[in-house]
Order: sequence, then C-alpha cells, then structure tokens
Amino acid sequence: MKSIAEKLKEKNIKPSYQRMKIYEYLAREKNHPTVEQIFQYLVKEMPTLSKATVYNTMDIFRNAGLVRVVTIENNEARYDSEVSIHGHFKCELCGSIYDFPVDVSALSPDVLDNFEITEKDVYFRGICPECLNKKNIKKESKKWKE
Amino acid sequence: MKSIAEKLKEKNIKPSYQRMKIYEYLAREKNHPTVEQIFQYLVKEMPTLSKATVYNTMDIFRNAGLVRVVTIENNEARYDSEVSIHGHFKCELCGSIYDFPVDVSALSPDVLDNFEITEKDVYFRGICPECLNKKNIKKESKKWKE
DNA sequence: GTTCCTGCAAAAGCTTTGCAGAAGA
DNA sequence: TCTTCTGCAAAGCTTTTGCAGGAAC
Repeated sequence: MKSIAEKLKEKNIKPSYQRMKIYEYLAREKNHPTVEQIFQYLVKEMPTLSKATVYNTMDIFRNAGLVRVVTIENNEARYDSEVSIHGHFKCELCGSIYDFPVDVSALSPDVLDNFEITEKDVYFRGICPECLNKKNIKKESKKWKE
Repeated sequence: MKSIAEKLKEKNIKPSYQRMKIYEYLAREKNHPTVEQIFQYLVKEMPTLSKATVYNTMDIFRNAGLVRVVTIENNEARYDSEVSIHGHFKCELCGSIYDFPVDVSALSPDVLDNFEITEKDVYFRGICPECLNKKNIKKESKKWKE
C-alpha cells in the first residue's frame, strides 16, 4: 500500500484511506469499473463509504491524470487506471470491456495540425469471442432440433 | 423532402412528419446536436413536439443505422447523420465538435481478429485553433500590462 | 378497424452539490 | 486550531417508460 500513497502524493493528492483503497481497486482489477461497481465492492469492507466520496475521488484522480474515463457508453462512466493510449472494445452482449493496442502515429491527421490535442480515445463495439462462441453453439443446437 | 422520405422507407421507418423533420435537421446542420438542441430547434415550428418523440426517433434511427451516437461526453448523447468512419474532436473550451478523417486500416490490430466489430469510434479532446487564438491574445494583452 | 405514432407526465437512473461532523496536520 | 475529507441527503440532469388520444392505412 506504501507505493499507492506515494503515487497519490506525487500528484498532490492526500492519501486518505478511502482514496488509497479506491486506487488500489482500480489498479488491481483493471476491469474498467463503474462508480457503482467500485462502491459495491468497497462498501463491503468500508460500510460507511459513500457513493459521493467515490464520485469526488474519481474527479480528483481524473484531474490529476491518475485515471482515464471511458465514455464508451453515455449512461455510465467507467474508469481505467491505465493512462497510456490504448483502445477499448465493448462487447454489446456481455458488456465486458477489453483493452487493445492502438497505433498512435496513425492517429494524427494533418487537419488537426492547429489543434492542441490532450486526449485520444478509441472505442470499438461488437461481440467478443466468448459471446460469439455461445451464439454459434446456440445456432448448432437449433439445427439439431430442425 | 422527398429524398428523406425515401431514405427512411429504405430502412423500414415510416416517414412521419416529425421523423422527416428530425432527420432533415440532422443532415443539414451537421453540428452533432444533443437531443435538447434538436428539440429546441424543431419545437419552434412544431409547438406540440415532445422530447420523448425525439428520444424515440433517435433510437429508431440509430438501430436502423441512419445515425451514429457520439458518446464523447457521458452526460449527453450527440447524434451524427454521417455514418461512415471518421473521428470527432471536442474542444474543451467552446464545446464545438469537429470531424476529422481517420485511417481505418491502421485501426484493426491483430488481437481483435476473433472479435466481431460493428462500430468504431475515435474521440479526441483538446483545444481548437479558435480558442487557442483567443488564449494567445489574452496572454499578449497580459504581457502589455506587465 | 387495426396498427402504429405522438406527446404528456411520471419515473428512473447517474451525477452533483450543500452542509455538518470527523479526521488529520 | 485550521484545513481538508467524508458521508448523508437532497437536488439536478438526461433518458426511459406508461398510457391515452390521434393519425395513417
């Protein structure tokens, strides 16, 4: 836990217990959780935890550049402790979010030469291999019935 | 307006007056409006228009592949009548959204070979040239004062 | 007549805010 | 002591839903 405290201090964030726990969860799980998920997980060991604290903390982390927001869905903000540029794939069936590498150099068209770019996000949507398998199995069993 | 009706029919959407007006606005303005903006504009000429109708219509359009959702901000859905792949840049100062071309071929990493990809979005954030100019002018005038 | 669409109102999220008490320096 | 953080509750937004009236076919 020591290193987490250091990491927060580096960004001028006071390493309170709640903040350390939240960052620890983000960095360990890497599952791009929603605020709700973070809250549900942590409230088990911190019964007095408030959702407002999670929201506040995520804002602080985001402004400090400690986490990135994944706005792949506009009805829920997800958070990612991996700050370097990479893409996010969301499976429309199971809802899982996968990371994938992105060729950054290919992502800077000349038209944007006069723009100051501070953040780049790449979002894909579709169906993940697991769910594709399930679908195929279903199709197969349908065939048997026919 | 004829062609708009045709376009809706092609997608099996009944070309009601409201739907045609909404699509016409999207296709003409190309300003990536929010539901609120669409509603505020159209309610002037259709006083009985309901926001629920705009929401319903956008869902229908989206499912039919007539429009794309821009989820660059997670507290507001914006809509784009341009369905082909391109990037969206959002200026964090003035809020404007700019389109830019994206090299699609560079956006398909091998890791996703087993994924079925149905939608690709590229979002950049930063400051647009206009706002950069304004900022520089401010800096200059500050210098004069010193 | 049947089906589908519209629009009002209410409800349902997610997120933000205000404030008082608690913790930490 | 003074500042900052936490947590509860309430408010604010966007979006969704239920339902009744109306239009289209």
